[in-house]
Amino acid sequence: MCDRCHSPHHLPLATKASEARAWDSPANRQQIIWSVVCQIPSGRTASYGEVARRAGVPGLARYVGRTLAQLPPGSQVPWHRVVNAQRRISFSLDSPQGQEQKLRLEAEGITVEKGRVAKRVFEG
DNA sequence: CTAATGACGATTA
DNA sequence: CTAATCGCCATTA
Repeated sequence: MCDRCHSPHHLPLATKASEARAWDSPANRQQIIWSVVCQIPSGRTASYGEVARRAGVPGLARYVGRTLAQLPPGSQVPWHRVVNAQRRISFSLDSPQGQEQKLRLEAEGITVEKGRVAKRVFEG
């Protein structure tokens, strides 16, 4: 069990046979997605859609966002490294969460300009 | 039951 | 570049 992402780390993601079983429980979906986010290296970002693809559920970007919103307070999961496909922070920049995300990214050396991160650090 | 609503995305105008 | 549309899916009203 990974104390950072609240899930068994490096899950053997989805050989199609086991995939259906892994996704049958909401708790498992949570774990898989959090685990994937945990694997985004510091100083880089990934889109919601990319996280969904790596989790074995292409097209469910929206679901990823919903799941990140369910992270327990004080979680070590690097949720701030997830931005949208336009490389923009999905929160309003005025919002506390938008500010928080910007600060966290900058703390990793990622400059955020107009709510946008550089192409260099972005994995689609 | 339907309708609206998101930490979304691809396409089109 | 922005904005609108449609598809996506779970939750909520």
